[in-house]
Amino acid sequence: MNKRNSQTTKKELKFAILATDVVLLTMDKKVLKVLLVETAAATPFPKMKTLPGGLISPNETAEAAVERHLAHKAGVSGAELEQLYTFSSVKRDPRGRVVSVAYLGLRPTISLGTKERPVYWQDVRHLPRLAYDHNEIVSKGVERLMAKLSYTTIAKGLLPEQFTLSELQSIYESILHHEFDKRNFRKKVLALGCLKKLGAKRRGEAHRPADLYRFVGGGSQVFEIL
Amino acid sequence: MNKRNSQTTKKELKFAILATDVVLLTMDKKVLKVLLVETAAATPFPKMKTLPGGLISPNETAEAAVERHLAHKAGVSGAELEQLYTFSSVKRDPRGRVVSVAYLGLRPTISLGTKERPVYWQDVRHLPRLAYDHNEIVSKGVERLMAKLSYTTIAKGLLPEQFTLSELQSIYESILHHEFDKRNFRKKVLALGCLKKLGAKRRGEAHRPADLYRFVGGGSQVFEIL
DNA sequence: ACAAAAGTGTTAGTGGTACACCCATGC
DNA sequence: GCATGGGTGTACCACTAACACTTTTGT
Repeated sequence: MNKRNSQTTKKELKFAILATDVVLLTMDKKVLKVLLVETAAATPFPKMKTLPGGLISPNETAEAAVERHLAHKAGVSGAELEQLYTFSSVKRDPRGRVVSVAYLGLRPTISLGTKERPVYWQDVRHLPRLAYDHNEIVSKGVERLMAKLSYTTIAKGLLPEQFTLSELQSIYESILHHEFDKRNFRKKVLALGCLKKLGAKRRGEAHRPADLYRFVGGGSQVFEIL
Repeated sequence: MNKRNSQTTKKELKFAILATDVVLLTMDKKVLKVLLVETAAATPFPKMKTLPGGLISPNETAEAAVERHLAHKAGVSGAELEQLYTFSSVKRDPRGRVVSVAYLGLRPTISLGTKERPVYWQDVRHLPRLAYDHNEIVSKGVERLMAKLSYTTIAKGLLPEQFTLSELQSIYESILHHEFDKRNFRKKVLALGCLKKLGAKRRGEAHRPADLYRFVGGGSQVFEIL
């Protein structure tokens, strides 16, 4: 274990392929959806769908690789990204050892598809069997989102710059599968002090216009628990 | 991006060395300590200390590699382990690209050292400069522990099978740097229903003997937040 | 007998939960 | 004018936080 750094053995140490996969989530009319792409024809999972992702280059970080692949494969940029988990099962990929650093990404609204590469937004509650261990990765991403809704402003990543309190509440209810009382919900989130009421209102719908809000501060903030 | 899987290019994809590092924490008399080992002589950080860790083999998972290195380098087995974060900065290791899947490990008591390889338990509040980006990894580990104390039974990993409520409280106070009221603390943790009072008491100290408890159920449990 | 930590209840305040009606708009 | 979601206040309950003394042991 000491003199393993000679030039000869060094090459053998480079046995693994490093990849990333992204669980990119968005809300589409009260349904949480994940972005999927078609597998390339020459893979061990023909016709199946996969998470967008790909290899990490020698001179880029995992996060940079995620951003690059999201842009190339799905035309998506500017998503809120956080590292999710690293999947290192030996048999993940039948072709050989591939370790994947998975990320969770959130997008305000579904900006569907691109030129040639087709993309799909699938309801996370009704997923088909995905290639590799990607069903497992999606589960982990959804779990993370559910957990973080409780104590952070992670919902920010799923909302446009300006939004109504009903839209925010709808995100919580749809993802957590739990209804909240409107008045109590408003009291609670406003008491956190992370929302700013804008003068404007959302008009154009067949009911009273709703006040618009935005999150103050960047990123997702964490609140006290104990 | 499509036909990259031919035999010729496949070799070039294996550019990275995959490693693991462990932030192994324990409590030593109200001080949170991390396990460090000496760097091997031929590394770019001579005389500095590092986290225990090492390469991931082609046919083992990251978690298996952590367990193997912990056993070999520090004689430690049976620690509670959870994946912490994957560090993929391009320049982490001056010798070349090394991506490290870091783990957080907890041990009940300090079982110090082994035969030849010396190990050190260092107060996490007063760490020297460590090799590589290991100071950053330790910080992330301590943050994770602090956060999880609030909503899980992660403290279980730092305690022996049987323990007193004062010992449990001391862990919370030492790690969170915050004192709790004894009566309120007891009420709260007992109300969670995850502790079982044993008949026995801890004797032999110059004061009234304390009731012994143990955690019910395995692993670390999560509690409701919202 | 003394030192040292263990164990135990009550109160006041705060935050959570449950609940029903009027408002502003588009059609 | 009617249908649709938007916006608001109060009362009760549960949990949290503050607080002091007696008990049991070892020396």
